[in-house]
Amino acid sequence: MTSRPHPSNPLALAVLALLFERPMHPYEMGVILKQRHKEESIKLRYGSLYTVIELLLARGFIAARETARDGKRPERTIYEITPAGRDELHDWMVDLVGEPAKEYPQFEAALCLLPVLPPDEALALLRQRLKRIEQTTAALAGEIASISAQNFPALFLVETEYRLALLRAEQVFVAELIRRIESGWGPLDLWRGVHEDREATMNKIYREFGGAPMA
Amino acid sequence: MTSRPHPSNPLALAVLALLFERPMHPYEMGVILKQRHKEESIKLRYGSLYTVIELLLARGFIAARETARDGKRPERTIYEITPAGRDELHDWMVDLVGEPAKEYPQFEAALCLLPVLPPDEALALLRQRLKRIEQTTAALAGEIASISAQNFPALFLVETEYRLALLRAEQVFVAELIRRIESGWGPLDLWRGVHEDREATMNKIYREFGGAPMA
DNA sequence: AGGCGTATATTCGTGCACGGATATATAAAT
DNA sequence: ATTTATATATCCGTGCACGAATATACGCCT
Repeated sequence: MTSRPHPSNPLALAVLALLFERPMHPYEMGVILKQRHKEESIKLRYGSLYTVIELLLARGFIAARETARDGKRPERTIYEITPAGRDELHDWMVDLVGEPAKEYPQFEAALCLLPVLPPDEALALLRQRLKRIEQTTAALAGEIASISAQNFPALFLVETEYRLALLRAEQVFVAELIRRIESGWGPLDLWRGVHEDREATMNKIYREFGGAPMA
Repeated sequence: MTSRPHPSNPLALAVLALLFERPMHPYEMGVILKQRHKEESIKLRYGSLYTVIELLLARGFIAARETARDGKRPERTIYEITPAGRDELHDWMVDLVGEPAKEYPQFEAALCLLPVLPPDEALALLRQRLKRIEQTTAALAGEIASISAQNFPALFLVETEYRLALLRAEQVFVAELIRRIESGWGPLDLWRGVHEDREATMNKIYREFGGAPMA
């Protein structure tokens, strides 16, 4: 049942969804994604857009319907979704909604290596991050409120609410982390030790706990 | 002050951090990343590892120290970090910790296009997702508890706590979303309308609200 | 002694992502 | 009337990500 893997670029999913609505040409897809603010949730690069359309074409998920020319502007090719494309759109959505995908946020990577920064510097940077996050959450919450006030259907805002929920969780986490570091978390003497003799300290830590304290 | 952009692959950051500890060869870096469970937070592909080392070498952030051969096994090149590399490691960490980076989680993309699924199906899938998340959060929380119980220093677990915090936020969000849909959220008749006449309904929604209800 | 799974260690080819170039049309500004 | 900026529309080259291939060594079972 599980066929070939889906295209790797989520922009391809957006293309399928738009062509599911009606046939259109690539540039128009870009414009609509922007108008509807889907750009915030699905990375849009015009270069990738055309690459992705080539890929969907090769896989038989979309087809060129007509090639129009308006005066001397570049040709526009109008695409439409195929039955196979409709299936792919559906299966892909099922996978994405039904199963959490393993992802690698950059901040998680940074936290992973946090000991390479001296504790005082880390603290200052975390405070800065917290400020930015607070600004962003406030702005996002404001936008959501003002749009809801206009009776815009919530169904078309879920992704923004999701983003806000995650951002707030990060805000709480960072605030808590700051608080903990301020009260000697780490523990701090060990953290400082890493900076006095990095290799020895790291060895000690991971040797003492068998190298793999997980599981 | 802000020099050339950092390498795009966070694995390069991990390489710098490891070589900051002591010189070593690529394969060993992979092994250590696995032992320390950093693999969960920083995507490790051996193919990418060698690519990334090539890149760091070209940028002058690391240098080949010696090339050893053990019997007839393939040659191993041992690398060390350069002063420029130490600077890069530091600057990169400053950027990552200090400023939230715009990212594009797949689930957010899916939520963006949620209307393409009929409400009943979406509901079933969200319930399935919730179950998976509950399992994962329970497992993660257990691991953290057992490791802390062994007195393993919290400093080397932050990234896991962060992951857990975000996962829990998603769990709450999904649970809430399910509850809302169950009680007619969407609104449901509009959502069903999208499936009876997709184009007309979409046009109506975005025309009524000026196409851009944000901001 | 022979076979087989696993660990060691790296290279290569393919395919995708994206910045930037290209070219024309239209609206605004001077 | 002429420059300037912005919108329309697509293409291409470079560089990066990763799966798969390669090759040797070692421990274990029979």
